[in-house]
Amino acid sequence: MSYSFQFTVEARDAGSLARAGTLVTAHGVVPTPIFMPVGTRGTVKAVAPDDLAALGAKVILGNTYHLMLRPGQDLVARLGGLHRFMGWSGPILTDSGGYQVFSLAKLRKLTEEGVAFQSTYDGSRVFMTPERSIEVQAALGVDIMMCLDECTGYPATRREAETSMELTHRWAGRCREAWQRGEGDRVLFGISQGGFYPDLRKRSAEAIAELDFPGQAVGGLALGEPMEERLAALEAAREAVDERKPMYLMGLGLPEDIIEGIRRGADMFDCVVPTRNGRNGQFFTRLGRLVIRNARYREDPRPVDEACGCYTCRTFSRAYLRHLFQNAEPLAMRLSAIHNLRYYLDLVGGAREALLKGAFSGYYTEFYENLRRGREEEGLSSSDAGQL
RNA sequence: GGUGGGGUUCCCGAGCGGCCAAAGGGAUCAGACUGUAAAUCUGACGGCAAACGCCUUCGGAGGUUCGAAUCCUCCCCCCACCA
Repeated sequence: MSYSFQFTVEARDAGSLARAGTLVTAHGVVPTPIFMPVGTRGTVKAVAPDDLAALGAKVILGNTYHLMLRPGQDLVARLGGLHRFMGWSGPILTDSGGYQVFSLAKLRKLTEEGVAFQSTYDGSRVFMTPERSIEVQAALGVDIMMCLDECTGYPATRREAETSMELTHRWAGRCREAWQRGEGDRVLFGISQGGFYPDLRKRSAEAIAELDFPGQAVGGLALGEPMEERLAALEAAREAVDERKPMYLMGLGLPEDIIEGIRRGADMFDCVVPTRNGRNGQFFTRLGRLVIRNARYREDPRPVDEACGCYTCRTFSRAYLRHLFQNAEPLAMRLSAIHNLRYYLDLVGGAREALLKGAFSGYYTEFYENLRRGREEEGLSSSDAGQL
């Protein structure tokens, strides 16, 4: 293989599938488990690349659908590729546009050949195929490309889930073909689906494993299903995933999803929650979620999280942050993104450290113990649905 | 002093005899958000009640009317222009 990509497992938890490892990409080394901030349009909303670096972010996401439409992959390529264009020199992973097949369901038509989207920017018709997605991702010059897939949705009948899954498999094969015709350092990850039928989940992961991608993702989770079904689907998929390869749990999630994902062997995570919910005034802490606009923080001089070392917590009070949100000040978005991303990065970083020390089960227990304390003593919101 | 226009629920502001506890916006309060069409969206917003509903409210006091935020009289206050 001509690319520099490689994945090494360094430590495993004795009591679960959790593991710590290292991912080597053309643009840098990534310790796992890792959380990847989402930068859909070539920017992680409200933060600059130096903020991300300071937070300890190692890989970030971009989005094929959005960047293809604006500003267009050719323009990005002419300006030196996505890394240079957006000023981020670390690894970049792009979602294929597969999530938009789901989230923009009302604005697209699906066929065997591909997806006809009605552009969310100007309404024009654009056609996305598996080959096209790979071509665009390659032109962007990213480190990790994703196959075009279809998220099944919830609920879905078994028949729907199976039909959708099989389309995703055929598209994975086409993406793989398109990728192999290319060159360079970029790698392609396959994505398994299967809805919320554990046997389909397993079959899908097997089918994707068969195609022998450098990494494997589990997609189509957190689509409205209850936690038990989510975890059952993940466990079923995990059974068939090649464990020598990095496993990417797409789109997850809340802190509870991440800790449960790690426990079930996932190495990579991404989610818009820390940035989006942050922009909407929700701060994540070890003790749970804090809605900064709530009247109870009006004169609260404490930082969001006393134990957090981020710039926001080192510098500002809850009262000040509430004031910024009450007035829709732009700084509110940056400060919340900084805090929430730091929380997520610390969460996975802490898990990694614990794994390297053989202390993951304690870390896991403490995670829920903290949330329980936060609920009972501080009245913060959280969920313990995942603790089994 | 004269003429004209106004005073509506926290604020702005519609309503101009019954369908009005009173449009709409803001503020406030609460909630949602999972590979980002999201600095977005939803709900509450006079009081009591689970609910039927009851009570208090449209500057003040009287009055007309089956019925008044809406009509009449007087009073108080604000704005504009003219003296």
